Amino acid sequence: MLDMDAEQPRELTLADIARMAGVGLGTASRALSGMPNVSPATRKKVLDVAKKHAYVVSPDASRLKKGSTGRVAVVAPHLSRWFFGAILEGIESVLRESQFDVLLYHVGNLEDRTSFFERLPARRKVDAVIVVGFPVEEAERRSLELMLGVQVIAAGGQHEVYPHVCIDDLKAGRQAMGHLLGLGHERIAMIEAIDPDQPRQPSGRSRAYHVALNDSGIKPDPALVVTTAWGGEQGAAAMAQLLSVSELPTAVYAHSDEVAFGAMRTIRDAGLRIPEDISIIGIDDHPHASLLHLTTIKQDARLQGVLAAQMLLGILRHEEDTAVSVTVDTQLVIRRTTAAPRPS
Amino acid sequence: MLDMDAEQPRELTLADIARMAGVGLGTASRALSGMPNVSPATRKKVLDVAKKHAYVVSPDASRLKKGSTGRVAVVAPHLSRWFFGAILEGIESVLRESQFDVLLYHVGNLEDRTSFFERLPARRKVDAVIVVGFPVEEAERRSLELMLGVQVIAAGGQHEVYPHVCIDDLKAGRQAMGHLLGLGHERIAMIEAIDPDQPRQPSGRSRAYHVALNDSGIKPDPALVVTTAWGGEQGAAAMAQLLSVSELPTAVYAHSDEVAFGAMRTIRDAGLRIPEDISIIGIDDHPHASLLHLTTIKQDARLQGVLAAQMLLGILRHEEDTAVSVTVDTQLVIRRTTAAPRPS
DNA sequence: AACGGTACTGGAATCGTTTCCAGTCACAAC
DNA sequence: GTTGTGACTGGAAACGATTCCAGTACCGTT
Repeated sequence: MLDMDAEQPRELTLADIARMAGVGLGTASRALSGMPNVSPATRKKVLDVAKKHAYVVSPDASRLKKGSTGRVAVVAPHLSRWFFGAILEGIESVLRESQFDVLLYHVGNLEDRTSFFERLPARRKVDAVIVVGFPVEEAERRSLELMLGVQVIAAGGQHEVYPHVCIDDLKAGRQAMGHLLGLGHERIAMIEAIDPDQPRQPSGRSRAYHVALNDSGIKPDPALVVTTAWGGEQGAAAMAQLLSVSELPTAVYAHSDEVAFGAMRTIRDAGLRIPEDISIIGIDDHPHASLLHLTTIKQDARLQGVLAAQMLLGILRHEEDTAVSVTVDTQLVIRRTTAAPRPS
Repeated sequence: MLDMDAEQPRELTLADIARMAGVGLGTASRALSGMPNVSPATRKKVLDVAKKHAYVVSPDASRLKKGSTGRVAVVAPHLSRWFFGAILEGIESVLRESQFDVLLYHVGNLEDRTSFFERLPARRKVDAVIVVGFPVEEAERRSLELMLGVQVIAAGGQHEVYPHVCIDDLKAGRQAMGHLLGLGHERIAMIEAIDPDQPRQPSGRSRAYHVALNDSGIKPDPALVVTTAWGGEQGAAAMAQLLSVSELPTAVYAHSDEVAFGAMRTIRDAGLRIPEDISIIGIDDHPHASLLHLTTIKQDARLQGVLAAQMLLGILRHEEDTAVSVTVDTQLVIRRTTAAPRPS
């Protein structure tokens, strides 16, 4: 009886390499992993054989024995939005350079999120978890503790418990409000963005609004604050609501550029001009902000990812001098959507 | 001598569970992995103990024995751009549901890309590779073959060799051109986008331009075609070049919405109106397109990711009826940036 | 020539699973 | 009371690496 199945080519094992190089298993392992106590000649022999057959060690076997996984889980609530993508790019680039693999977990809605923390799909698969852009709740923290020996850090979101890299939201908001107030605006609206799938947190960007108004002795008008989900269309709808108040605002402070983009459409569709009739400012410096001449508070998302990953490496390597709380600066970028209010 | 180190809590092993449940190793394994031939009572006992101690099997050990990794590598040239992020979301959601882990590899520039294909960091770590949004060259294909038994598929980019999910670029381009031609435009410019880090491929979106003009009996003017990198600022610069030709185009066909956004800024900054002086159309239906009232050809990026992942699952499960070439439809979305040319 | 030391080397034991194989047990059939 | 059957079970042998331990060979000393 002929066997019909062609012999499936098999990945080589360390034993194969050792045999072909005419050395023992231990020696082959040491030669390949760069340990001392291998004579140069032997090492070369092993490396040559390995290279010739394009051999690489089986990471799973290696990790089973060694204990550490060489992987990091990155958990993010959005992937298609600039801020998250940029952070992810930053994280990935430094981890890849250090030979870590990135396991991606998207927790878009509440259901995803609950399931992630309940089932912990990354359990026993990673050395660390980087949480991108959302606060981890108390119950979720306890759940994460089941992942023994796993470091947790946060990127792009303030966090009291875990090491983190973020911007100072309060400061960014004050920069924005300061700019508007400095131009002479007094009737300033805020489009407050929240994540509807997440527990309501008092955000620094919102606090900045109230603090700034208060510092300027301006009495806040509740009708000028509308709350909506992040996103352009949401911003547009929120702006429509703002345009329905009896006395229009002369300026709008939006929690993010994308929200501001939407608001800009509504303003212009209503026949009003920017900045002559209404000024508007965002936060982010999204790549499209410059295309729309939007004045904004710039934050470097990629950098936050890079710094977070570097922080993580420092922690994993037990480097004593690793900072565990890094704040990335933000800058006011003045373009053409803000100007002094018209003299009334 | 007291030992100073606190006993580090250890992950439980299957042996621990088996002992605590009072069963043998094999039985515990069978009970946990849902195999038959375990009495209901025994199974319950094991599962209860496992749940009580929050035990999960070590994936690395399990995979070492079983052979399959349960992981898929996703390779993408950009993460912070909408199209790639959306595809990634789609891929991740279906893979996660099927208990696959996603290993993310970002190959931003040529150097990253070369290094990825030379060093194959995903080697022996995944069951499949999904290439997102770029064509794989011949040499790279050969390199991928070193990953024995690994399925390769492509998402969001046409591909002759691997199973793939994509839109029909030629058709999308013709839809765009058809719209402009139908409005009566004859002097149509094209902003052709390419990836400077990648080998020049004749793109369907470009071919559509020439074919459409030819079909309409319009003689193409080489001065009306400019080539640039993808991106808003690049689109803006390209448009500036187009505005410098002696006889202005009455319409612009941009290879993508982001490029169109940039072009729109340039047009308006030059004091021209859209669509009265110049019409413009893009491709993508980027979330911001509606905010800018941009007429465009809509493609569903997330869907492409979903379909690609489903295709991959079908292939991995050896389902006979798995399609290996899926084309996702595109639709013309008319907004306010296109209109008939002014009567001259 | 015996000895100690250095510099390598080979192989066994191990990591935590899965899977296979040889039982064990209860029960029905003869 | 055997015997056969089927349902379950326990434990050994993998999987492919790393690491430890016990050698071996060779060198320079005495």
